[in-house]
Amino acid sequence: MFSLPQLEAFVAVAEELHFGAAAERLNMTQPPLSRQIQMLEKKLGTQLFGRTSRKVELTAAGATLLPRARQILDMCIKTDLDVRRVSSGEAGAITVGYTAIAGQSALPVMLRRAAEGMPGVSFVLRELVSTDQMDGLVKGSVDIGLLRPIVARPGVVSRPLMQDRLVVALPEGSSLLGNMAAPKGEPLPLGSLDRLPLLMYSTKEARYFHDLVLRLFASAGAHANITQYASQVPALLAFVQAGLGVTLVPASAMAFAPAGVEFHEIDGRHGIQELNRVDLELAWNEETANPAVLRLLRLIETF
Amino acid sequence: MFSLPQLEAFVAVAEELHFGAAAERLNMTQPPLSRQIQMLEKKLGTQLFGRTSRKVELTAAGATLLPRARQILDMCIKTDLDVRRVSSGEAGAITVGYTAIAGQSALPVMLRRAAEGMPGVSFVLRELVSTDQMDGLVKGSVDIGLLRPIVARPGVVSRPLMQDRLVVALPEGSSLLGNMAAPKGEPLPLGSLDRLPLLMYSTKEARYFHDLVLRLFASAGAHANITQYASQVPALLAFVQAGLGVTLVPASAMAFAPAGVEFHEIDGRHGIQELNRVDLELAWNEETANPAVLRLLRLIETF
DNA sequence: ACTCAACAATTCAGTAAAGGTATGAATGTT
DNA sequence: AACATTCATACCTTTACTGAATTGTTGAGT
Repeated sequence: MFSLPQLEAFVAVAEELHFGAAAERLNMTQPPLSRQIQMLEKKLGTQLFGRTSRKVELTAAGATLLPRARQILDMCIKTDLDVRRVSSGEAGAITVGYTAIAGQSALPVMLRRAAEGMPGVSFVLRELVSTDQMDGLVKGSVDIGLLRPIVARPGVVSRPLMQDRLVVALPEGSSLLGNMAAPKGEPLPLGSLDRLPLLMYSTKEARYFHDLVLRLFASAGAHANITQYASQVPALLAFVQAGLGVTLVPASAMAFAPAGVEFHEIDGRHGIQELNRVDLELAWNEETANPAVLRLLRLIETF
Repeated sequence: MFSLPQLEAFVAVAEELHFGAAAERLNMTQPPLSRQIQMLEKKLGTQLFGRTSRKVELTAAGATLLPRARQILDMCIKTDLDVRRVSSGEAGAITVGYTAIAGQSALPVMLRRAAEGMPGVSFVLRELVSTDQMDGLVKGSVDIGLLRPIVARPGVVSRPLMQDRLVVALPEGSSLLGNMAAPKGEPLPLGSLDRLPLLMYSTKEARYFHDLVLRLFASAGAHANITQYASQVPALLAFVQAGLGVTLVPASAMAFAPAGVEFHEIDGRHGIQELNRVDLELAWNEETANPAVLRLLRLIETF
């Protein structure tokens, strides 16, 4: 196969149609340039120039090679630049894992600011539960995770990003609460949910919420009568909408609740207020080699 | 700038993710391969692989480089093949110069056979009068000429391709001939055209026809009463159609005559038959370096 | 905790390739 | 006919690549 310096030499001679002038342009002397062209011709098995001691002209094969040689050289230069830009973090791609709820709250904010502060960097979005994000962060298939504070795997570090609280979700106008019903929008003590059919987070994919709900119920002295498990907030809200029971969801999930669900703050007395705290964390692999990720982390520090 | 062997080395390592295996695939030993990758990384100013003694993985910069490196290498291979194909005449382009009349007779035949016999070769068509074709053949801007037997310039050689004859073109139903009129389609002695308004080929661009017409008139003892000059047959026929006079055109031009023009063979007695001969030649530059042209010439020899 | 196996990096010597200088050969020009 | 121009060749020096042997490091197994 020919070499890139040979292609450069060829293009220079083809444009100048003069070995001496081409050699000068290439910052070399004429004899080695002649030899390079001869080598190239030998490798391609054909004459590229018709040359006498008075005139140099392209052959048909040379005319075929010229535009292609230019294209190859251009692509090499562009590739060089692209790799440098990616390695400096100026360009690149970041895969973001996020929970369904973060997709409605923290993610859009982060993307908006990143689009301003780091143009040229593109984002690949993957909605994943926290544990799957953690796996992805270890394997490298996820660069940045927006997830719940679950136990971190080795090499993955995180920092708090947002706090939220749980609110009660009820079927609208339901009689589930009986005489303990509260006017729409009023805070509700968790005791009102005692023994009511509770739509619960699954222990595996949504252990963080599962444990938090149980802690809140225990703290309020209420019994959790779990009738159904689901791992995603939208699925739980769909059950509520169907009148199958009540559940607790992050306040930010109210924004995408279906019709037919009403929400109540949780009455914060008796120490419930301190327990009712949902954290969202930003997590990344400590050893990430993606410069765009490092740049994004620095950018996030500023807000 | 990086080199092609470095890109090959990079692609091999990126695909194998193992220096030893990649080295084997490249038919080399592992140490120089490691050095090639190091050189490439140095030239690009960034790590392309994250490597420990147990594991090799692509960095973001490496992942950016991989598809581009493949593309560059593919393009090099394709370029190599294309140049070889052009140099063998298997592919390529041939610029054909042709006169307006040849464009209706010899050219379509030649193109049809060439398309069968030399697929992969494309043709660039340029309608030119014979003298311009001759210039083009010398300069190299025309590879093959379909032209009249004019005086050849040095380096240009030719061979007869087709013979034709001149026929008389008259305005249909004209009274120009007076009592010498012949029934449509009947041969006409040139004497009938004595002193009639004659639409003539220009001396410069169509000297061959100009001289031939004058020879025919002289041989028939008729006086050529030239009233108009033109260099192209279609222009002369338009004048005839307008009733401005008579002219002589190659018989093959009858195929694209406008309505309102009638044709008569020239009466061949008194030695006119031998003079009335229009040659079309195939001409090319003896030193052409275009392999496709050489192949076409060989192909033409066969029919 | 120690040894072993795997694997990339380093060292060193030999060789192939690229560049430079001087010169030759061919072809128009004065 | 002498000269200028220009590409090709010969020869030498420097650079860069290659392979063999070796080292260093890191998981895995006992």
